[in-house]
Amino acid sequence: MAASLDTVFSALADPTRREILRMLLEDDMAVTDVAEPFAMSLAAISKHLTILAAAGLITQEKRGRVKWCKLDPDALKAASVWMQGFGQFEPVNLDAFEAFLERELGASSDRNLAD
Amino acid sequence: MAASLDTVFSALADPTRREILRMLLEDDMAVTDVAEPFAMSLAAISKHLTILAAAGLITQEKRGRVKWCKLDPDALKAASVWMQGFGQFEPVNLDAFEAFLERELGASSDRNLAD
DNA sequence: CCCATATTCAACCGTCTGGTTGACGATCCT
DNA sequence: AGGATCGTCAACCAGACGGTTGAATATGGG
Repeated sequence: MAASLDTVFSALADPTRREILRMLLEDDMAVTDVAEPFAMSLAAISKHLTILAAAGLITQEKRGRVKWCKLDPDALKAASVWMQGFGQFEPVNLDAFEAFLERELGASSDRNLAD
Repeated sequence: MAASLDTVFSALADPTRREILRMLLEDDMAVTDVAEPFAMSLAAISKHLTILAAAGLITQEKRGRVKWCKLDPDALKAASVWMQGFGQFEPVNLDAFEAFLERELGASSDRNLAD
Protein backbone atom coordinates (compact mmCIF):
# COMPACT_ATOMS: atom_id res chain seq x y z
CA MET A 1 0.00 0.00 0.00
CA ALA A 2 2.12 2.85 1.25
CA ALA A 3 4.74 2.26 -1.40
CA SER A 4 7.57 4.75 -1.49
CA LEU A 5 9.10 6.09 -4.66
CA ASP A 6 12.16 4.04 -3.73
CA THR A 7 10.29 0.76 -3.89
CA VAL A 8 8.26 1.71 -6.94
CA PHE A 9 11.20 2.81 -9.05
CA SER A 10 13.44 -0.06 -8.02
CA ALA A 11 10.60 -2.47 -8.76
CA LEU A 12 10.33 -0.95 -12.24
CA ALA A 13 14.08 -1.12 -12.79
CA ASP A 14 14.01 -4.85 -13.54
CA PRO A 15 13.00 -5.93 -17.07
CA THR A 16 11.46 -9.17 -15.84
CA ARG A 17 9.18 -7.25 -13.53
CA ARG A 18 8.24 -4.78 -16.26
CA GLU A 19 7.40 -7.69 -18.53
CA ILE A 20 5.24 -9.20 -15.79
CA LEU A 21 3.36 -5.93 -15.52
CA ARG A 22 2.85 -5.92 -19.27
CA MET A 23 1.44 -9.43 -19.10
CA LEU A 24 -0.91 -8.51 -16.28
CA LEU A 25 -2.11 -5.64 -18.40
CA GLU A 26 -3.93 -8.20 -20.53
CA ASP A 27 -5.42 -10.26 -17.76
CA ASP A 28 -5.16 -11.36 -14.15
CA MET A 29 -2.90 -14.38 -13.83
CA ALA A 30 -1.90 -17.13 -11.43
CA VAL A 31 1.72 -17.25 -10.26
CA THR A 32 2.45 -20.41 -12.25
CA ASP A 33 1.07 -18.87 -15.43
CA VAL A 34 3.09 -15.71 -14.91
CA ALA A 35 6.21 -17.83 -14.60
CA GLU A 36 5.57 -19.96 -17.67
CA PRO A 37 7.16 -17.79 -20.41
CA PHE A 38 10.26 -17.00 -18.36
CA ALA A 39 13.46 -19.00 -18.39
CA MET A 40 13.81 -18.97 -14.65
CA SER A 41 12.48 -20.84 -11.67
CA LEU A 42 9.03 -20.42 -10.22
CA ALA A 43 10.59 -19.32 -6.94
CA ALA A 44 12.35 -16.45 -8.69
CA ILE A 45 9.09 -15.27 -10.24
CA SER A 46 7.39 -15.58 -6.88
CA LYS A 47 10.00 -13.23 -5.45
CA HIS A 48 9.49 -10.76 -8.29
CA LEU A 49 5.76 -10.79 -7.63
CA THR A 50 6.36 -10.14 -3.94
CA ILE A 51 8.47 -7.12 -4.86
CA LEU A 52 5.81 -5.82 -7.25
CA ALA A 53 3.17 -6.24 -4.55
CA ALA A 54 5.31 -4.48 -1.96
CA ALA A 55 5.67 -1.59 -4.40
CA GLY A 56 1.90 -1.41 -4.76
CA LEU A 57 2.05 -2.19 -8.46
CA ILE A 58 0.05 -5.41 -8.19
CA THR A 59 -2.29 -7.03 -5.70
CA GLN A 60 -2.42 -10.74 -4.95
CA GLU A 61 -5.46 -12.64 -3.83
CA LYS A 62 -5.42 -16.30 -2.91
CA ARG A 63 -8.41 -18.35 -3.97
CA GLY A 64 -7.93 -21.98 -3.12
CA ARG A 65 -4.52 -23.16 -4.18
CA VAL A 66 -4.16 -20.40 -6.69
CA LYS A 67 -2.86 -16.91 -5.97
CA TRP A 68 -4.20 -14.48 -8.50
CA CYS A 69 -2.10 -11.49 -9.50
CA LYS A 70 -3.75 -8.32 -10.67
CA LEU A 71 -2.38 -5.03 -11.87
CA ASP A 72 -2.85 -2.10 -9.50
CA PRO A 73 -1.48 1.05 -11.12
CA ASP A 74 -1.93 3.38 -8.16
CA ALA A 75 1.74 3.35 -7.26
CA LEU A 76 2.57 3.85 -10.93
CA LYS A 77 0.41 6.92 -10.94
CA ALA A 78 2.21 8.34 -7.91
CA ALA A 79 5.56 7.84 -9.57
CA SER A 80 4.25 9.33 -12.79
CA VAL A 81 3.09 12.42 -10.98
CA TRP A 82 6.50 12.78 -9.36
CA MET A 83 8.19 12.50 -12.74
CA GLN A 84 5.96 15.07 -14.33
CA GLY A 85 7.26 17.61 -11.86
CA PHE A 86 10.38 17.63 -13.99
CA GLY A 87 8.55 18.85 -17.04
CA GLN A 88 7.94 22.22 -15.44
CA PHE A 89 10.82 24.12 -16.93
CA GLU A 90 10.07 22.78 -20.37
CA PRO A 91 7.70 24.39 -22.82
CA VAL A 92 5.07 21.77 -22.15
CA ASN A 93 1.69 23.01 -21.09
CA LEU A 94 0.92 20.99 -17.99
CA ASP A 95 -2.63 22.21 -17.77
CA ALA A 96 -3.26 20.98 -21.27
CA PHE A 97 -1.54 17.74 -20.33
CA GLU A 98 -3.80 17.25 -17.38
CA ALA A 99 -6.81 18.10 -19.46
CA PHE A 100 -5.69 15.56 -22.00
CA LEU A 101 -5.31 12.88 -19.38
CA GLU A 102 -8.67 13.66 -17.90
CA ARG A 103 -10.33 13.54 -21.27
CA GLU A 104 -8.63 10.34 -22.37
CA LEU A 105 -8.53 8.42 -19.14
CA GLY A 106 -11.85 9.46 -17.73
CA ALA A 107 -12.68 8.45 -14.17
CA SER A 108 -9.84 6.01 -14.17
CA SER A 109 -9.57 5.60 -10.44
CA ASP A 110 -13.04 4.10 -10.19
CA ARG A 111 -12.76 1.89 -13.17
CA ASN A 112 -10.00 -0.61 -12.82
CA LEU A 113 -10.14 -3.89 -14.69
CA ALA A 114 -13.68 -3.73 -16.01
CA ASP A 115 -13.22 -7.14 -17.56
CA MET B 1 22.83 8.74 -24.53
CA ALA B 2 20.73 5.71 -25.31
CA ALA B 3 19.46 5.25 -21.81
CA SER B 4 17.40 2.15 -21.25
CA LEU B 5 14.42 1.94 -18.97
CA ASP B 6 16.60 -0.20 -16.72
CA THR B 7 19.13 2.53 -16.15
CA VAL B 8 16.53 5.29 -15.89
CA PHE B 9 14.38 3.55 -13.31
CA SER B 10 17.30 2.32 -11.25
CA ALA B 11 18.77 5.81 -11.32
CA LEU B 12 15.46 7.14 -10.00
CA ALA B 13 15.28 4.46 -7.32
CA ASP B 14 17.79 6.21 -5.07
CA PRO B 15 16.52 9.07 -2.88
CA THR B 16 19.86 10.89 -3.01
CA ARG B 17 19.69 10.93 -6.79
CA ARG B 18 16.08 12.10 -6.81
CA GLU B 19 17.04 14.90 -4.43
CA ILE B 20 19.89 15.87 -6.74
CA LEU B 21 17.45 16.07 -9.64
CA ARG B 22 15.17 18.24 -7.54
CA MET B 23 18.07 20.57 -6.78
CA LEU B 24 19.03 20.78 -10.45
CA LEU B 25 15.46 21.71 -11.25
CA GLU B 26 16.18 25.10 -9.70
CA ASP B 27 19.52 25.74 -11.32
CA ASP B 28 22.58 24.20 -12.93
CA MET B 29 25.20 23.34 -10.32
CA ALA B 30 28.84 22.40 -9.92
CA VAL B 31 29.65 18.99 -8.47
CA THR B 32 30.96 20.45 -5.22
CA ASP B 33 27.83 22.52 -4.75
CA VAL B 34 25.62 19.51 -5.43
CA ALA B 35 27.50 17.61 -2.73
CA GLU B 36 27.38 20.34 -0.12
CA PRO B 37 23.99 19.59 1.53
CA PHE B 38 24.57 15.83 1.68
CA ALA B 39 26.17 13.99 4.57
CA MET B 40 28.41 11.94 2.35
CA SER B 41 31.70 12.28 0.56
CA LEU B 42 32.25 14.20 -2.64
CA ALA B 43 33.33 10.99 -4.33
CA ALA B 44 29.98 9.39 -3.53
CA ILE B 45 28.10 12.32 -5.05
CA SER B 46 30.37 12.20 -8.08
CA LYS B 47 29.35 8.58 -8.57
CA HIS B 48 25.67 9.46 -8.25
CA LEU B 49 26.10 12.15 -10.89
CA THR B 50 27.80 9.68 -13.21
CA ILE B 51 24.84 7.34 -12.83
CA LEU B 52 22.38 10.13 -13.52
CA ALA B 53 24.34 11.12 -16.62
CA ALA B 54 24.49 7.53 -17.86
CA ALA B 55 20.72 7.36 -17.47
CA GLY B 56 20.37 10.49 -19.58
CA LEU B 57 18.76 12.41 -16.75
CA ILE B 58 21.48 15.04 -16.54
CA THR B 59 24.28 16.33 -18.73
CA GLN B 60 27.68 17.44 -17.47
CA GLU B 61 29.88 20.04 -19.06
CA LYS B 62 33.35 20.91 -17.84
CA ARG B 63 34.34 24.55 -17.93
CA GLY B 64 37.74 25.09 -16.41
CA ARG B 65 38.01 23.27 -13.11
CA VAL B 66 34.29 23.21 -12.67
CA LYS B 67 31.97 20.54 -14.05
CA TRP B 68 28.49 21.91 -14.44
CA CYS B 69 25.52 19.60 -14.02
CA LYS B 70 22.30 20.32 -15.81
CA LEU B 71 18.96 18.59 -15.84
CA ASP B 72 18.07 16.77 -19.06
CA PRO B 73 14.65 15.18 -18.77
CA ASP B 74 14.60 13.30 -22.06
CA ALA B 75 15.12 9.95 -20.39
CA LEU B 76 12.47 10.87 -17.86
CA LYS B 77 10.07 11.42 -20.71
CA ALA B 78 10.79 7.98 -22.14
CA ALA B 79 10.09 6.38 -18.80
CA SER B 80 6.99 8.44 -18.35
CA VAL B 81 5.67 7.36 -21.71
CA TRP B 82 6.35 3.75 -20.81
CA MET B 83 4.39 4.18 -17.60
CA GLN B 84 1.51 5.76 -19.41
CA GLY B 85 1.24 2.51 -21.34
CA PHE B 86 -0.40 1.09 -18.26
CA GLY B 87 -3.35 3.27 -18.90
CA GLN B 88 -4.07 1.07 -21.90
CA PHE B 89 -6.62 -1.07 -20.18
CA GLU B 90 -8.39 2.12 -19.45
CA PRO B 91 -9.99 3.84 -22.42
CA VAL B 92 -6.93 5.84 -23.41
CA ASN B 93 -6.14 6.49 -27.03
CA LEU B 94 -2.40 5.99 -27.36
CA ASP B 95 -2.23 7.48 -30.82
CA ALA B 96 -3.82 10.60 -29.51
CA PHE B 97 -1.39 10.51 -26.61
CA GLU B 98 1.56 10.39 -28.94
CA ALA B 99 0.14 13.15 -31.05
CA PHE B 100 -0.34 15.17 -27.92
CA LEU B 101 3.26 14.67 -26.87
CA GLU B 102 4.53 15.60 -30.28
CA ARG B 103 2.44 18.73 -30.34
CA GLU B 104 3.27 19.83 -26.81
CA LEU B 105 6.89 18.80 -26.45
CA GLY B 106 8.04 19.69 -29.91
CA ALA B 107 11.09 18.35 -31.71
CA SER B 108 13.11 17.90 -28.53
CA SER B 109 11.17 14.75 -27.73
CA ASP B 110 11.95 12.84 -30.88
CA ARG B 111 15.05 11.15 -29.53
CA ASN B 112 14.14 8.83 -26.73
CA LEU B 113 10.42 8.43 -26.73
CA ALA B 114 10.04 4.96 -28.13
CA ASP B 115 11.52 1.76 -26.93
C1' DC C 1 -6.27 -41.42 2.08
C1' DC C 2 -3.10 -40.58 -1.59
C1' DC C 3 -1.25 -37.94 -4.91
C1' DA C 4 -0.66 -34.12 -7.93
C1' DT C 5 -0.69 -29.12 -8.16
C1' DA C 6 0.33 -24.35 -6.46
C1' DT C 7 3.23 -21.57 -3.98
C1' DT C 8 6.48 -20.25 -0.60
C1' DC C 9 10.53 -20.94 2.53
C1' DA C 10 15.40 -21.49 3.61
C1' DA C 11 19.90 -21.71 2.55
C1' DC C 12 23.25 -20.61 -0.49
C1' DC C 13 25.96 -18.16 -4.27
C1' DG C 14 27.99 -14.61 -7.40
C1' DT C 15 27.42 -9.95 -8.63
C1' DC C 16 25.98 -5.25 -8.22
C1' DT C 17 25.47 -1.12 -5.24
C1' DG C 18 26.43 2.62 -2.24
C1' DG C 19 29.48 4.11 0.68
C1' DT C 20 34.43 5.02 2.53
C1' DT C 21 39.41 6.71 2.21
C1' DG C 22 43.64 8.27 0.11
C1' DA C 23 46.18 9.42 -3.91
C1' DC C 24 46.11 11.72 -8.18
C1' DG C 25 45.66 14.97 -12.49
C1' DA C 26 43.78 19.54 -13.72
C1' DT C 27 43.08 24.09 -13.19
C1' DC C 28 42.96 28.64 -11.09
C1' DC C 29 45.22 32.37 -8.41
C1' DT C 30 48.98 35.01 -6.61
C1' DA D 1 56.52 28.35 -9.43
C1' DG D 2 53.65 27.08 -5.39
C1' DG D 3 49.58 26.23 -3.26
C1' DA D 4 44.64 25.77 -2.95
C1' DT D 5 40.54 24.04 -5.20
C1' DC D 6 37.76 20.78 -8.26
C1' DG D 7 36.78 16.38 -9.40
C1' DT D 8 37.83 11.49 -10.42
C1' DC D 9 40.20 7.07 -9.74
C1' DA D 10 41.37 2.82 -7.30
C1' DA D 11 40.93 -0.24 -3.76
C1' DC D 12 38.17 -1.81 -0.41
C1' DC D 13 33.93 -3.07 2.43
C1' DA D 14 29.15 -4.41 4.00
C1' DG D 15 24.85 -5.29 2.45
C1' DA D 16 21.25 -5.77 -1.07
C1' DC D 17 19.88 -8.15 -5.33
C1' DG D 18 18.69 -11.84 -8.57
C1' DG D 19 19.08 -16.24 -9.19
C1' DT D 20 19.40 -21.44 -7.87
C1' DT D 21 17.93 -25.83 -5.48
C1' DG D 22 15.49 -28.71 -2.27
C1' DA D 23 12.27 -29.10 1.32
C1' DA D 24 7.89 -27.61 3.19
C1' DT D 25 2.94 -26.13 3.28
C1' DA D 26 -1.58 -25.80 1.50
C1' DT D 27 -5.26 -27.17 -1.33
C1' DG D 28 -8.00 -29.95 -4.70
C1' DG D 29 -9.47 -34.26 -6.91
C1' DG D 30 -10.09 -39.36 -7.31
